Formats: sequence, structure tokens, C-alpha cells
Amino acid sequence: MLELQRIREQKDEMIKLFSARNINVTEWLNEVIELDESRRKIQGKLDDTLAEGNKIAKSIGQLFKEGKQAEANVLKEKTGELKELSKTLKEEEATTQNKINEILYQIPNVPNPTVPQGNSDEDNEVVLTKGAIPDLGEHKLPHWELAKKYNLIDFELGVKISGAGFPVYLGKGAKLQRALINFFIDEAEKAGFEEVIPPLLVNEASGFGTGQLPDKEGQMYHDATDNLFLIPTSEVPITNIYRDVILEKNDFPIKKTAYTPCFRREAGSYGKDVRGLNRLHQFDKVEIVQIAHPDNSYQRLDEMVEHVKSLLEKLELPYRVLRLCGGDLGFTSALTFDLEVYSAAQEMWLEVSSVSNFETFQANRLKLRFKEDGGKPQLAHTLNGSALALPRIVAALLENHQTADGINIPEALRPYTKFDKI
RNA sequence: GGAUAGUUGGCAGAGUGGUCGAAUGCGCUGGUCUUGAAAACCAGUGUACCGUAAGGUACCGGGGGUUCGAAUCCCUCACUGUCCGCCA
Repeated sequence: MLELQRIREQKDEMIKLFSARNINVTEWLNEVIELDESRRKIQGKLDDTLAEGNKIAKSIGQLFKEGKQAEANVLKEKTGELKELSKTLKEEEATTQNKINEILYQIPNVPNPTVPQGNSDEDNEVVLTKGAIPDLGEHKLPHWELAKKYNLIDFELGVKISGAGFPVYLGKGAKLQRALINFFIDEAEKAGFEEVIPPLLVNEASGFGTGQLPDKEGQMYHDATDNLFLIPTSEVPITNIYRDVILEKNDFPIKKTAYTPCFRREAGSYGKDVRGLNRLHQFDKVEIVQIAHPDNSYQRLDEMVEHVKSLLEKLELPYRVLRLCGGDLGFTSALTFDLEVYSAAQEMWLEVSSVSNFETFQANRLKLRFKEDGGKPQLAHTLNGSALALPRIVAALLENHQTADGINIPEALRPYTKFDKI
């Protein structure tokens, strides 16, 4: 959620930056400013009214103490009107505040100045492409066929138990999952991230804090009985550790990593994009999260991208780094780098990581702040990235490393799989 | 699931209708003292909003109510502790 104060002070710059998203926020911002002005006026009146009421109430108390009942009763008469007035003003203020919030909830984050303008993923900027695309010759198989051939993943079995998008991993397929998770976690720890195991179900306040709620509840599985949501990413529970927290300056840097399953309803997805492991309702992911000082959050973002790149290199996968354009940029993000691996048999790039700086957008909702020596609390920056999402990595791993007589496990992963080949 | 007790400032913990944003202790910050430190003593120490400021308003788990006045009374929800039941 955007900061009201920033809207007041930097409206024009913001409008300019929002053009990267191809949206015009002028009317929204003007309306917010206008509503805020009237809200403040109302509050002024309300405060005065309450102050007067407080004063009278105190006098009445005093009079009672002195036994001056009659005088007290006279004063009581006067309070009725004040009460009515303050009630009305309170309602007005609440209504106005709600209108402000309604608008604020709809406005996405301000894009960083380096975000290219664009409408769709076609306008994303390729920052870097690295690694050789393997020449698999004639006999290349897509990963879902490899999975079947080597008995690694059973998609139909998952349909029987749960439905489409819930694959069952078998034998070496299951071991490969576990190996990747441990590999990713170990690498994250080496990079200074502390491992946590968060809850997989979160409450409404947490969903709101990171921006899944309101509006995107359709994306999450919801348990209505207890009003809990299955996490679509561990970003939600991890970042919410710091909801309603005021940090000290030397608490930085805060770096957490977690492995969790992730659950996404993916309503409306269809076609080749959902084939095999490309898009699932349940998948595994190792996430890295940082809470950073505003002064160096972009440096932290770069470090996170470097970390993810190193993972892909160790897995010997060809990848590219994209700077997302405004049209592809997530609602809460100010700047996002996507990392994609090349899936050699499908002959397409698959997004395996998304590394973002949310600046104060989430922190504002979370009330996640920090204090400089002697200063007032100010909002921290939140960042996160996948490091990495498993299914598409598995897809690329199977496809890219396939040979006529099996699938080679990359060197870096062998200590974890304990086998060299599938 | 049943019974019962709770939820107060960074922590502990008082406060059961008025002068309570809230005693006291601990912690923290600054000062005095000291060669330095500790101790002792003194002062300060929540958040948000409004206001140029002085100052004002709100917040004692959330929401609602009673009252001139609520941390305190009532309703409701959430959470926590304890006991019982069930269970990995």
C-alpha cells in the first residue's frame, strides 16, 4: 500500500513512474489527496469536540466530589449535543478513511525508475543469457514423458488422489525433490540466510500484510471453517514474522530462508502452459526473504539475484535474467528480476525464480518499521525471491540432462541425490 | 470438544467507574560521581493522527454497548494458560 505522505509530496513523480505500468493514477491520487484533506478537517473538528466533552466530564467528576450535585446535573445536559456531534463526526471520518483505503488498496506499487515500460512479458528486458543450450538431437523427450519412462512422477495418480496439478513423485523422482530442497537450503545458509520452518496456513492479517488480500483471495486455497489460507508462497508467513515490529538499526540485515510446499488455485490456467510440471496446484519451493534498510535494499536485491544465478549455474542449466516491464510487474513489487531456465525439449523458457524489491509497499501494510538512533520509526524495505521453485527446475533438469541411456545428475547435486544417473 | 482462569507499556506486574497514557520493579538512554568500570543518585524512556507551534485526540487483545466519564461494568469474537476427554 502506498504511503499517503508520499502521495502528498511526490504526486507528480509517482504519476510519471506509473506510466511504466501503462496506468494513469492521476485521478486516484487526486481523489486520495482530496479525501485526505477532508478527513483531516473532520478529525480536527472531532478532536475539538472530544476535548470539550473530556473537559466537561472532568468538571462533573470534580463537582460530584465537592458534593455539588445540582451544578453537575446542569453540565450533564450540555453533553448530549456533544455526544451526537462526535458520533456523527466519527462516522464521517471512518467513511472517509474507508474511501481512502478502498482506493489505496487498488493502486499497485510505484515502479522503480529502471522498470521498462510495457504491456506484457514480451516487453521484459533480457538482462543476461548464460549457459549453452544442449543439442539433444532427435531423441529428445519432454519431461512428462521422461518422468513416465523412468517412473519418477505419476500425474494420473495425483488426479486420482486430489486432482490435476497434484503430482505424485516416486522413487528417484521423490529423492530428486528432497535433494534439490536440501541443496537449495544449504546454499542459502552459505549465503547468510537463516532457515525457518513457518506455518503453511495463515490468517487474514498475514494475507493482507504481504498483499495477497484483499483482491487475490481467489489465488489461495481457503479453509472457511477456521478462516485460514494455504500459503501460495512462504513469502507470506516469513515476511509476516515482522508484522507490527519496530526494528533497531543494527537488526539489519535480516535474511531468512525456508522450504515449504506452496499451494495455488491457478484458476483460469489452461493449455500447454499447464502440461506436466509447468504449472501445479501444489509445488515445493525454497524462498529467500530479506528485510533491509531503505538505503541499501537495491544492493540486497542484486545480491539475491546473484545467489539465484549461482544456483542455476551449479545445476548446469542455461538461464536468462529478465528485468520485468511495468505491465508484467507484480502488484506489490517496485522492481522484479525473473530468472528463467531453458527447457530443451519443450523448447521454451520457464520462470523458476522471481526476485523482487517491494520497498515500503508491504512494510506499510505490515507496519514493519525500524528506528534510527533517536529518530522516529520509519518503514523498512522487504524483498524476496525464489531460490528456487522445484517443478520447473526438475523439468529442465530432466530434459536438458537427458541422454540416450539415462539422465545425468549435475555434479553439485550428487552429494544430495547419492546417485549420478537416473 | 467440556470446564476454568487470563490477555495492561521492551519485559515483569499493580490498577475494578473520575485527577490513569496508566503505580512499582527490571531493562534501555543521558548525566553526576570514578583513573576506568560497577554500585549509588538524578533525569529521560510507547505508537499513531491533527496542528507552524503551544497543544489536542486516540490506543490497556479485536469489535460493539452502558455512562456526563470505562483499563475498570455489559455483550461478542479472537488468542493464551490450566484441568479433563480425544489424538500424531
